[in-house]
Amino acid sequence: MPSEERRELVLDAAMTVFGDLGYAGATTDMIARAAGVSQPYVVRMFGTKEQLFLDVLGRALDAIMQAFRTAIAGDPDLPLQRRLGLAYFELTANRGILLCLMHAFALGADPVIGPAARCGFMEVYQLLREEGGMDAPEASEFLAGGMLANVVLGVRLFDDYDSDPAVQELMGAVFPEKLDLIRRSHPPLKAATPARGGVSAPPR
Amino acid sequence: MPSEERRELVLDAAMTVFGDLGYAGATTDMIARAAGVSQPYVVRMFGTKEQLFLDVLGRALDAIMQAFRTAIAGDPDLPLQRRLGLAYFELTANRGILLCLMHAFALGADPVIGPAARCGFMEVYQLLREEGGMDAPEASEFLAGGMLANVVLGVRLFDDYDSDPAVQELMGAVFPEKLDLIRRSHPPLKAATPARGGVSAPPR
DNA sequence: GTCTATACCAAGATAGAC
DNA sequence: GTCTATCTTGGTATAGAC
Repeated sequence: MPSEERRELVLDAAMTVFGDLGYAGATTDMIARAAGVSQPYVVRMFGTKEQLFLDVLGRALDAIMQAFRTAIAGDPDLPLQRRLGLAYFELTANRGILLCLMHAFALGADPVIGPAARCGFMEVYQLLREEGGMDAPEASEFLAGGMLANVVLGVRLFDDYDSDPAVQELMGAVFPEKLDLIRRSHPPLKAATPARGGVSAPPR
Repeated sequence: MPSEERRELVLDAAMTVFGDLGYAGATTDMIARAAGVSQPYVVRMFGTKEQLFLDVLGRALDAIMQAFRTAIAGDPDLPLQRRLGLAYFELTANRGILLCLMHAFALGADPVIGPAARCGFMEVYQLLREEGGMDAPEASEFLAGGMLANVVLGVRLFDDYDSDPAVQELMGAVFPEKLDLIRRSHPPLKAATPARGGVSAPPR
């Protein structure tokens, strides 16, 4: 089987694992396992874990930009905000895309990931402004909705969907008319979530 | 000096370091250094790094909830959205608060941090809904703006403020009338950010 | 192109002195 | 209450065989 395909497989696996655990939390070994290859092979392919993350970030950004461009060129009978919203929603089917972006966006202080994340974030903004023809308030409002969607995804709110009416209400506001779809692609990991704990006591 | 004070010092340091590097990226040694104590002492105080992060998360949530409650009870001549927006903006002065929340919100898959993050997120939503008297669309719109502000903070957009007019425009939309203030409290780390790199080549 | 074996280092946690 | 020293694990990266 072609090695180019292998590479794509590893990138897919990396996107999922990085998405769930973050850059530092993920290990090259988990990624290798998820892709069905050996750990040294994944670092062989990408040089370093950091470079692998940068490649994953680039791929996530490409996915968003392409989805938005397609939406902008799409059916002119729908308003642009609506078309872009739908395109964003579809990205949601692969939560790795959005979650890796969120992790990158939270790492602005990193000397190498930070600049890449800033640059990618602004690329998306510019796309909305220039190719999408939005003005600044429109673009930032659209981005804001997207960031909230990312957080809802990242925090795994669906895990509490059944047990908490407030979650149902909020998710209904964030993903209007799309609830059934999004729940199908993100099955809960475990049962209900307990209360957040109080302050820890020193041991002994 | 009282050990309770020491504990606060360590929590402050942890909030900053976790905010910049994330849960997994931060080390207890960095936190200890930042607080001016020894590494074993910080794990002694909190039991585990994980528990320390949970405590920091709880403290960040408390800060937000208290700020919102104060805003809700504040000057009734200003509209509620405005009061809450100002309160949120003031939280920005300590970026650790918001950044730790973002990191936690991106770790929903974690078996112990995930539930705490979900619970905290919903607490904030419920506060807006019940004590703030917002309806679901209002609350989610407000949250969306907050999440975008978090991302702008996390990705360190101010670092490129001088060199990129688009950054100025976007930040003007996200923090209206507050730009000078926010730039003062978040001085750039380094120079300009280069383009994001292409695909990495295998070595050798 | 892909693996096994392994070197090497960093980080969380423990023991125990003061 | 706080430190120094250290144990132990686990994770990235390299060497080198197939």
